Amino acid sequence: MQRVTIADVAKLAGVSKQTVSRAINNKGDIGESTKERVLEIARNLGYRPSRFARGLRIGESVTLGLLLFDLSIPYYPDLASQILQSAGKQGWNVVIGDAQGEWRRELDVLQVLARQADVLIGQVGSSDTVLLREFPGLPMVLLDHDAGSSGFGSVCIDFISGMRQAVDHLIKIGRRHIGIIDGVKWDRPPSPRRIAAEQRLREHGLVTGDEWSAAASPHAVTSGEAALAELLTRQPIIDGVICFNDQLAIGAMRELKRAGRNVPADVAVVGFDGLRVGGLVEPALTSVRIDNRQLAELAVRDAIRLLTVPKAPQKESLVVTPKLIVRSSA
Amino acid sequence: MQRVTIADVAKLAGVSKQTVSRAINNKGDIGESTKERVLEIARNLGYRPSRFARGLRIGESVTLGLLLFDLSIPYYPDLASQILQSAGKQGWNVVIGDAQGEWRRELDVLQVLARQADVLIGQVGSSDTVLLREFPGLPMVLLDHDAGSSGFGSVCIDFISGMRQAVDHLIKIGRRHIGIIDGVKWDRPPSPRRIAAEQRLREHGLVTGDEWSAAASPHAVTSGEAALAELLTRQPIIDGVICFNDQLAIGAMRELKRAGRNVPADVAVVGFDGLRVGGLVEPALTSVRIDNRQLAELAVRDAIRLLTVPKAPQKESLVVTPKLIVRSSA
DNA sequence: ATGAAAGCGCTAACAC
DNA sequence: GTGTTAGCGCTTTCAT
Repeated sequence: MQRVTIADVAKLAGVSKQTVSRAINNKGDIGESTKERVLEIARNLGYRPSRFARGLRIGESVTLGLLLFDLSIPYYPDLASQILQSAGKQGWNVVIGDAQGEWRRELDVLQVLARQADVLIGQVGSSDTVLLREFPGLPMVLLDHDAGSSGFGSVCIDFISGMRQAVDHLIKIGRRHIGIIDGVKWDRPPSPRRIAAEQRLREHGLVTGDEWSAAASPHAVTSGEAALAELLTRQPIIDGVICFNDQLAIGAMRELKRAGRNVPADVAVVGFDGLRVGGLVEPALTSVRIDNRQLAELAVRDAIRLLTVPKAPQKESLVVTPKLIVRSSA
Repeated sequence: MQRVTIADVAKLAGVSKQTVSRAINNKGDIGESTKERVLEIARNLGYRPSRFARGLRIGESVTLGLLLFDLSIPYYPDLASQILQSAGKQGWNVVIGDAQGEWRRELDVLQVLARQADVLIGQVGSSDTVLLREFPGLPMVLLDHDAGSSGFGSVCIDFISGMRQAVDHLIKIGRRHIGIIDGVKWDRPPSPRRIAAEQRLREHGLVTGDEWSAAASPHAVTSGEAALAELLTRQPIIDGVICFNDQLAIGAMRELKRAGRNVPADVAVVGFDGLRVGGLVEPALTSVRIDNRQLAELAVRDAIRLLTVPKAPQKESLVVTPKLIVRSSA
């Protein structure tokens, strides 16, 4: 790819490489006419400076690798946007890797990012054992990862608090028969979100368990619809639903309406994430909003720490506390 | 940032740089025990190979710079996702620059990207004159840009066809009083979308012009609401609205409902872009869908051309034809 | 199995 | 204003 070098331009222009460099970079100490001529020749040759050589020389510039599960899923663009912004404030470049919605692609994508970036941030599915083995020494900030921080940076989301707010809201508007639609990654284990919600429900003396919940693939509205249908069959009495995220919540609302239930009068729905799209559906979706701006700030700050203090000293884990936004209730 | 080098590791391990290199890169011709020891030391030192030095040596690897106007606007994530995918197929890395919704940031962002990338793709607001001056020799593929291709790559969207489909649909379902909500960048000029729509409306013998259109800031639902209110005041008889994009269309629908009009029975709304969110609102939004997958494929292919044939030979402009998707009508 | 030397393309420092 | 020298950190010969 990188064929024509500064030397080629210099030779053709009959000047030294240094002069070409000056022309290209708009430095001083160069005659206007020489500059023009050199630039002209460079243009003709299709010369582009090698960013590697330049980077090697200059030596500055941090590149952040951002791993996303799927940019086409509504949650990630906002996260990415905020990370881009926070990283930009540091003058960092950002390379993005997208697993395109398939966890099995994750390691490949990480492999690519690892070669390009100085530090990584991402919502990573792999265990820290795997990460440690595959990417020894690579500074990484894990978002919402259950790993005991083994030298990794980490920012977590306080699901306990988030779900407490969700449950309390439903209780407050008089709901007593509350179902859960959980989003599950590889099928089996209940998510931390579900666990947190159930815990709070029990604190209110309500019944929880498999009879009151349905599992769904987390990123499809349709699977939210299916999950709600399932829930409705098992517990027709239901008057409130807490969902793993907004996608599923929107699906649940759709299915409820299709089933002739009034939302939120008959059945109130609460989502999680606080996506903007929740404000556009009918009725507007109440949700527990994750502050991605704050998440991004913390993640980047932690990335800075990893870069600054390679021998990670230890740290208290960073936590983002989501906040309920009531867009429509009762 | 890049402090500890291969030489440091070598010295501390009492071996040569090459041996370290072999260990790091899992090459053969190295004793198992040496390898372990070297890796251990590298880990302790927090050594990370310089991607610049490596890149300079290896010399492969293409990096694509993607300029986005605003990743937090619903249109761009899908575009970005598709570009990421197309670029990934070529084994390219992608750095993303985001202007965060401000055109005036564009040049700065481009400046950053230009130093990182071998070729750029983006929906660029600046004129080709400016681009040529600021980034001489940088291969760029402009999306939906009105520039006479001055050596730039380019992929356009066929608004004529798209708006023909939109207008014809409204006509077909019996609408004869059709307004336009236009999205405008810096205020003044009617967008190509509006022009295309008006042209087709006139071909159907309908009245067009400023009396039948309202301008809105393109990326805010609320400005769609305001624009519709304005339209409704001027033309209460209105029974169809064509919008610059889906955001504005969703705003228009909201305002129509608020004004007591039935959508689509009283007033039918057509959007542009074909965002997925259009399928979630009530009623589902009929829209002219841009195939971002195809757009991305063409853009990347054109980027390849620019990289392969530096002296751009000439080209027919690449065009994506959007397609009407009727999600709810009459 | 390991080391020495060369050089990728560029720019900072210093001559001239 | 322009050229020369040196070297960024790495990998690729080629010796040993």
